[in-house]
Amino acid sequence: MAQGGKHIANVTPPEAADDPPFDLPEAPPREAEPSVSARALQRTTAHTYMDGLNPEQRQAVEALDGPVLVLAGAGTGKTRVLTTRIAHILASGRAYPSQVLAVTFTNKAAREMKERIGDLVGGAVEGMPWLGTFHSIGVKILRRNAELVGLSSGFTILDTDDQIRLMKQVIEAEGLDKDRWPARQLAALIDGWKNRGLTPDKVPAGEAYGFATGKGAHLYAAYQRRLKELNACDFGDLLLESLRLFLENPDVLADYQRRFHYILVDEYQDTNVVQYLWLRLLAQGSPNLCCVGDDDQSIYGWRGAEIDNILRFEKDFPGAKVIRLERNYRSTGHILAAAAGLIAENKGRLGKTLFTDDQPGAKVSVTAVWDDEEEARGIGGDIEEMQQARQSLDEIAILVRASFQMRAFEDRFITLGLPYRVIGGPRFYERQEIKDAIAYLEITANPVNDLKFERIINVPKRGLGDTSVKRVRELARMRSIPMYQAAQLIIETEELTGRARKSLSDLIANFERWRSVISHLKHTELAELILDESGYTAMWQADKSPQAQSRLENLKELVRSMHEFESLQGFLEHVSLVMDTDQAAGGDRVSLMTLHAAKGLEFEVVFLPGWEEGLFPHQRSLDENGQAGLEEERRLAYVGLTRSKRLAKVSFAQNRRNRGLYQSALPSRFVDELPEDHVDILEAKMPFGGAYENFGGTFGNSYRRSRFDDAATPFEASYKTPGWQRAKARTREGFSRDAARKSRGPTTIEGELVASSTQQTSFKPGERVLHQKFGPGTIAGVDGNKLTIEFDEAGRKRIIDSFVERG
DNA sequence: GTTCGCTCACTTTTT
DNA sequence: GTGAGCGAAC
Repeated sequence: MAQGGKHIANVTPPEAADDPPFDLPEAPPREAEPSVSARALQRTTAHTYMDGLNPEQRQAVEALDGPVLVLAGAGTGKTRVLTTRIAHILASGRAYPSQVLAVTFTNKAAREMKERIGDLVGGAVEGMPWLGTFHSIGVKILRRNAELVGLSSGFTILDTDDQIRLMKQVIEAEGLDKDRWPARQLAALIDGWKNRGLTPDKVPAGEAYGFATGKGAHLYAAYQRRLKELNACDFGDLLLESLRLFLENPDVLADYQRRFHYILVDEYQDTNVVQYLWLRLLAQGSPNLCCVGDDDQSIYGWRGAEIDNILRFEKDFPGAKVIRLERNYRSTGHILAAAAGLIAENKGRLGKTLFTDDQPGAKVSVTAVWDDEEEARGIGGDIEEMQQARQSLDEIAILVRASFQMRAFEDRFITLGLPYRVIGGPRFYERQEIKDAIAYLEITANPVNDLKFERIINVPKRGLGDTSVKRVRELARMRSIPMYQAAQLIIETEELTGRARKSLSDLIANFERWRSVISHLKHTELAELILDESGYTAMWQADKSPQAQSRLENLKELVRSMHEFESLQGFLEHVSLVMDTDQAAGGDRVSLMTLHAAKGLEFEVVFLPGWEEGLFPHQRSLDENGQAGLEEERRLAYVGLTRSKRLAKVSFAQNRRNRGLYQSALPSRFVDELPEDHVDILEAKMPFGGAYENFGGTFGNSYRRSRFDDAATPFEASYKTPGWQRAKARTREGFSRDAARKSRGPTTIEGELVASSTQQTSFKPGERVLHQKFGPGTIAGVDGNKLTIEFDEAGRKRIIDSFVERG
């Protein structure tokens, strides 16, 4: 990526001239060094890489010509197929490594693929320059052709923080009230537009109303202008701008089309509109497009993923071959059957039936508990028993719908002294101290990054407040120079007061000194020097808050992680895109994470707590996306169940403390959708025996009373007892039909309500409406059949049109 | 320029 | 109930 700039004039990549003859299987590598393809060829004779594939997998590997959709169910060997297919392409001499485009969503997936191809082909895969995430490939293409989209090849990539800081400035520059129109919201809006491939001029008028009374699109345009001035891109631009590059420069597009003979896409069900358009353009060059995915595991609709992309594949790519991988190598029979029964309730799916030759194993267990605390106690107890039975904790996971659920478990595990790890939380490079440290390093290496400079200009506090910063910024904009340079000028003048002037000139002097030693100091030593001399380390040492210690640890870890890189430059280039560190390490521990974070992982034992209406499926998902939202939630449940190899344990609480408030809850409809033949109803354990008797009467609420009154003790409820039978009946008829219609609107009614951006509503911005739960409000924006409504009481919400009436 | 206290929101999250 | 973020007071 670093040398990208040198390629600007030379759009044609050198390797393109060396395209191997397409139909000669044994196209010889021309280079002297043993290339990946050469090593792959050596392996061909041994045929090791195809060993052990089942017939469908083999078919997916060998179907090299034309469009192919591999529908790979959970645990059916998806990654194996992808990597083997690449190995096969290389080994059969069909293409050079540089002619294969392979895209993933996460760095982790890309890394894994590289490793596994390396294993198959026998060596590291330096020769696969186009295997990476959508974003990293977008950057690569953009850097080579930056001038064509108004950037220069050294453009910086903004992270979310920078993005928001910049948007705040844009909002203020437009003379808008930054409190009434929060930058976060604008960022989300613009992100959404970018995901859908919309440049500022293409934003539909109705949606632009949603922000700052119609100024949404205008702000978007202003923001894009500022980005160009700063020679910067946000994440969305990496794709949208490379799409624009292709559309506006047919010669560049044609060049890449010629280059990529084979295109492979992982997790196709997660692609958004831009990614789809981008792929479709590239695939026009070579029809050898292979998309691997599972429509049943599409759980990222809320961040722009279009499940339609995968559902439409055969229409988009006529003559496409569809291969289903249905043999599951992960879970035992009952778990698989329970998951299959659940997902069968979804309408919008291509349809697959997973099967296994494994044992039926244990049924999925369902447990009703009193509240979230008891749930945590129960699961904690179960885990301790398993631990005594020598079950490795690494193979146990608790998968929750929302992160606030984690708290109860963490509290409990801490009391029990049970080792656990939280996966997914704020990632290493997202932490404040890490971002600050990186900003220091960045400014030292590259003083033109204004947003990074603003980030640390007054961190630690050195008396440079808003007014001083504003002066510097204004001078920078007036002269069209970076703020760092403006700061250098301003300290020579009387612009700033004595104190501010002194500390700014000290800061600049520091940076100058650090920069002067870049070349003769090891980059890790330089980092330590900077963190010390800037007073940054001292700032946290002086901090007496409980997190300060771990922040210092993180800083040490940062320096440690820099050892892997050659130079400061090399390190900085990686952090802008490759923002993850391994979280898995650290001894035998129970894993705690959200269902979303669990996708792609597997565990022997999986606990699935919190299966309650309103939490899972989440109320907001239902409100905002209707039937489509419900189906996505159901897929999430399916993902949860299919993570489990041997034991899946579902539970739901009858009461949950949500936001300080103790509220009664009904079992999730998903509980009842699990096929009974594959489910075991367990009784909750009663660690405090008699104490529980009280709950029935004293603390009972109307729901609970009516459901469990008749049972001798509340927790003997099982499918067999009358109490449970009635509860179930109530859940099905009483709640799902009537109550649902009354209290939540018609979400659950079969299949009519689908959120869609194509379906237009008759509502217009400015109209007054009435919602059953949120009361009266005014429509602020329209997006298909989704309305953004400013409720008089409840604030701003996004709601499907059929949930409100004119009022 | 810093600190205190109030208000607000609170599903999921990668790059 | 809790934490973050912002405005007003020091």
